[in-house]
Amino acid sequence: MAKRPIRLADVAVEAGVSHGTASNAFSRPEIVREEVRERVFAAAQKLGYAGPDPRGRLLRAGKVNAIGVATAEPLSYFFDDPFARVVMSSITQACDATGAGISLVSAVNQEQLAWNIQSAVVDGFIVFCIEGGSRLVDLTRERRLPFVALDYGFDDDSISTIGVDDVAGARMAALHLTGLGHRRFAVLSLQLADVTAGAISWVEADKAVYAGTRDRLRGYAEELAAAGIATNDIPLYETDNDWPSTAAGLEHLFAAPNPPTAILAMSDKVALHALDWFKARGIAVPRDVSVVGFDGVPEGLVSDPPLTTISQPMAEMGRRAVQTILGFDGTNRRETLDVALTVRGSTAPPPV
Amino acid sequence: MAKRPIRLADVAVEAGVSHGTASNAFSRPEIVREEVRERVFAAAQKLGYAGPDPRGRLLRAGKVNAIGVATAEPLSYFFDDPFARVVMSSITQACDATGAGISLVSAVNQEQLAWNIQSAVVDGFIVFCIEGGSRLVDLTRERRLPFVALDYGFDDDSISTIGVDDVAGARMAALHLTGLGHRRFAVLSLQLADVTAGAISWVEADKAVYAGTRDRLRGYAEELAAAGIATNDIPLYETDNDWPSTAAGLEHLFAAPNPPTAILAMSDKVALHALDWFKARGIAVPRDVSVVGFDGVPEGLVSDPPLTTISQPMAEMGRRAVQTILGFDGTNRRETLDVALTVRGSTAPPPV
DNA sequence: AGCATAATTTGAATCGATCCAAGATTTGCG
DNA sequence: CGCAAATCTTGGATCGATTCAAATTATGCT
Repeated sequence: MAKRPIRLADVAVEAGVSHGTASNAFSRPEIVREEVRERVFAAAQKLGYAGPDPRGRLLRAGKVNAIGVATAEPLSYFFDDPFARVVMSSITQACDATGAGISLVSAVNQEQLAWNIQSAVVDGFIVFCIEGGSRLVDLTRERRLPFVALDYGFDDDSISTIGVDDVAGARMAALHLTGLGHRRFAVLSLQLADVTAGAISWVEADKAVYAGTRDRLRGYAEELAAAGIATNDIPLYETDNDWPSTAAGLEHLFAAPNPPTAILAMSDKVALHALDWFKARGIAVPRDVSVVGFDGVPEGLVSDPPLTTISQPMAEMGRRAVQTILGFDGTNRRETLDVALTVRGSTAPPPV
Repeated sequence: MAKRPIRLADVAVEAGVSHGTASNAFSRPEIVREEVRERVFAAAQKLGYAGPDPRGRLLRAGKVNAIGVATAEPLSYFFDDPFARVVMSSITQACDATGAGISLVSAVNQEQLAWNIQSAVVDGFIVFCIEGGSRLVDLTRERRLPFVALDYGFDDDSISTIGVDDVAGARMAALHLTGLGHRRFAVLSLQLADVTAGAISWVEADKAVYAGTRDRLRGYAEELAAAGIATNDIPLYETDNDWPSTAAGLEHLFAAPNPPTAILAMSDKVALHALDWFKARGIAVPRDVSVVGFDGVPEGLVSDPPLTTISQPMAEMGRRAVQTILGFDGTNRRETLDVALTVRGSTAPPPV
């Protein structure tokens, strides 16, 4: 009397037809004579059949019609992180348009992550590369499914990627500030490599393992040099993209005799933390010091003051990512999208 | 020379072992002699085998280790709607803790929705009931998997649900306002049934099809009556939970000779729209009129003024939903959680 | 009725793995 | 060296459906 789940075969027997017919009644009802179809449905009803099990179907069918979105962060990252949310929103819109579903796959635990990636039933992956991106990308590559990495921080042209023009973005940020008349800068960097170092030199910067970080630093340096500012005089502080390291960086920078009037922050998160730090210190932004972020997250709209930043085309990135998976043709696409300067309230000419 | 995908069987042949052994090499490596295991891996490598296909495994295994989250809205609802986001965040946290994955399943198109639900490879469903909840619940029920409906608006005890004590919440809102001294109220309701009617009577209200709406209305009525306010004198306006209908409702209410000093809004969304409408009209909140919302979405924290509201325990709802699915024991749970009054800046004593 | 044609139904093969009882090898030890 | 115990390997059964060529039944027409 064990309640073994009902299979299509059971229904077929009950209805007195072959499995082939029973299957057709469900998945191609039009080719089964009405009377028989009714009989099959009645049998299903009587037995409490839940309908064809997708697992069986999937095995036969090939296409899953779902795309996996992976990251090495906790799953809640997708709903808590502003950047992720905006990109996910556009990914889901693109999926809606084509009827594809979404599987969220992630885990902080390495082993669990590997397992989750290996067992995700999807047609392809979109990979959010935060930290540990390379490990995640390797895992995904193993599946030999179409996949695309978003903002992948390494030079690797064996995979599809969608990124932004970091050099150009950084130049825009610097140009905006030099245009306003600033001459004393400081850079709040993201990580150059796996370990965070605090205050660093431009020589190290140029050798950064993470390509995104390196390119942004290069952009800043180039543009500042073009404005006749000696790059080596510009203090550089590497943060962990969080509050403690940002605060530590600012302590360090503003302890110096001639503090900067302009901060180039390499992420909005760092920039927003900087705004908080300045407010706590009674330093007025943008009167005393200007801040430019990088990313363009929605939070920057409602901060006090609203954040001037370099906006990534997040919606476009999501859209293209879905296109890349759904329209995969066997070749790797490497797209570099343009960023734009968004001027809001955190920048102004330097104090006189 | 067609590039047929490599199967485990191919690898077994190449390595000169049985498929049983090849399978073990991957899924229970410890029981295979090292030398043989290496041979199998080498063969896999050589053939470009992507690892055991999860579809095959799934069919055999039973458990999927993923839970489906369904709604009849577009997929992007999960990332755009504040209520959904908070609940999803806690759902994902609970999933992370147990290593379960998440599949987002949805579609506005009815047919597509049905198909997506039928073919989702999951162990159970959490259903977000917005509108058309009953259709969605029926579809889900068909799968005969564990599932739980969030804020399901109907009386139906054949399924598991997680909801809040709407009557108590509404009473709290009303009590807060009567305690402040208000005597002239108006209610901005959500839908009573499938069609929206605009201004309605309390007699109709008591017969609302949507149980959530009905209970909140009852709560308001009870508490107001307890304060000696004649319920029938209180204007009631049914909105669509959007801007146009909210604005229309307020036009209507404030065109009356003796406009209310307190608005009971049945959702934060409506309440927030009301705040906008008052601002546009130059009516000061809370000086001229007080507003109490219902839901407790994060937006209410940053509105101007911050919204006084009845907070639903969104995180708790998410957590319990996951528990209900993962620990399903064959019985339906019907949980009603408590709500709490959150006093912020949109309420004050009435003008003298 | 007789026959060609169209509409249905059948049943075996297949999708890609895992599991397990039984058989084959190794190892340990007197 | 021989035998029991321990360790590996094997191959068939199974998970739950879909598919398709072949067989069967129905329909149309003279």
